[in-house]
Amino acid sequence: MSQDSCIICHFKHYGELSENDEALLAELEQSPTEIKGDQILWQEGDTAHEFCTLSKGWAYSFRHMEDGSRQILEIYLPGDIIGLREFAFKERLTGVAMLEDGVVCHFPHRRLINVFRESLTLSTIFFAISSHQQALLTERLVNLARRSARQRLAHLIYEMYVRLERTKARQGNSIRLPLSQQHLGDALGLSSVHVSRTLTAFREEGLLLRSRQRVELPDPAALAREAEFGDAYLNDGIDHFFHH
Amino acid sequence: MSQDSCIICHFKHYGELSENDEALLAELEQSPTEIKGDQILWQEGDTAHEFCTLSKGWAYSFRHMEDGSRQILEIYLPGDIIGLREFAFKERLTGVAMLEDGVVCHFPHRRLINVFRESLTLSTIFFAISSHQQALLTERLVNLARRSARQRLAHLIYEMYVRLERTKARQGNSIRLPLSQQHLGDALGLSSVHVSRTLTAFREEGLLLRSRQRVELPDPAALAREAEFGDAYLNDGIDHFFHH
DNA sequence: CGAGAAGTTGACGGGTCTCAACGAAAGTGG
DNA sequence: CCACTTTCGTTGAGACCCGTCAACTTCTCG
Repeated sequence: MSQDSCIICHFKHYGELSENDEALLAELEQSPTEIKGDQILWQEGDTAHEFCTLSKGWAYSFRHMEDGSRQILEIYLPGDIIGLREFAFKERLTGVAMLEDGVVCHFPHRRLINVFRESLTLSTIFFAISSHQQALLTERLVNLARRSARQRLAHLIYEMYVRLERTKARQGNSIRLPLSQQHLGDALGLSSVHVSRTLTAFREEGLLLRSRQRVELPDPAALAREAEFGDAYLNDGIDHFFHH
Repeated sequence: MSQDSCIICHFKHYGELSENDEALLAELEQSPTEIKGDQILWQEGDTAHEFCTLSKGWAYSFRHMEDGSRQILEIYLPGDIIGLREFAFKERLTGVAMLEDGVVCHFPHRRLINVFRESLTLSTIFFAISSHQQALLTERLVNLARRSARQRLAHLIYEMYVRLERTKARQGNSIRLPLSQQHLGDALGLSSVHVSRTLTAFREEGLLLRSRQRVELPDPAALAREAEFGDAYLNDGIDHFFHH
């Protein structure tokens, strides 16, 4: 394999992989499927028997509410695994849709069990990834429950800024953010109107500059302060398991 | 083993356990520790190298905010595993405290890896439990982001009502709920004052009766409707893995 | 019985929502 | 390349839900 895929790269972040491990992982990425932006991978209530790896493009999971509004739960970047939540369930608990054109690979739940049988290292990393996703959710929950609109917005943007740094998809202090203000509102529990107001306020204060699909952070540290951002939940480290 | 512990009972819910599996699980419950109500198991920032099984009493995880307020993230019942979230981290991301006197058993992260090595069934179930906890968090997030104070409160109470049914800790339409209104507010992102008002409203409408540590649901279905409660996230089922 | 915690109630203020109209940008077909 | 359409973003006015503060009452437990 000349070039590591997003997933293998993601896993290597947690620890050393043997030849066999890499082969097992590669098996999970056998059937890459091109998928258009705005397309839906699955809906709430669909039967759940497979995971997805996202190799290209952004995606998000969501939930429709009875009043017609929508809550966005997580935003997935290339390299992420989608659908871990439903491993213990027969049905999807949330829908998942693309934010732009991309590529995904499906693999059935049973294949994961096969991985459990074959590789202790991969079992551990899968568990770590699941626990990491839980940490992301936790932080999002705190953000929604306890912070003002300004802080929520600042927090989400800054989180993306940090996550994109990890995947080397950042240029200077500017990131690509393929989310409409409606998306932002749906993710933050705010109306798109208020997102607009808050963004203009940030622009006037020089905290954030937005143009088309890009966001520039003139002073990232100031934005982090505004958000009361604590980055512990992004600083994982399980490598100590593999070093003694 | 004459009497199954909470944990073994919890695991059996997901699938058949071999003799060896039960023995492995029992190993995780070697050192039961009595612990007083209001006592803190750990604080945010403490080093994380072990899980906890809760065998008796209720507990909760929380996060202190800069403004002095507090967010409660999850409520743990006997049989739950605490600290899964931090498997991939060096530090605790949230504090954990008891709601009443109880008993917990600590076991180090490395012991889990040992379980991964020894039992495919247990690996699968551990992963399922982690994914189940993620589902609980997801639902809580939706609740906080999108619902009114009335719905949030109704939702939390009804969730407890259902979870307690599973653990057979329910008497008729009445449950024990060892949470103060302050606790409820901290869990729901509401002020304790507003929790009080909402509870009185529910009482006047005959939706909910609260006395000391008990809550009675005269009409559970009505409460579920008020909460727009969808129970999919509590109806797990991975047993199909073990049946073919 | 006394003290402290927990819960209740009222008045007031503020952050965010809704509705609505308008403007800007982006995609579409001729 | 232009008119058209549609989505997306901006701005204002008014309303509402819930937070804060504060006083008071009720429980709980030593």
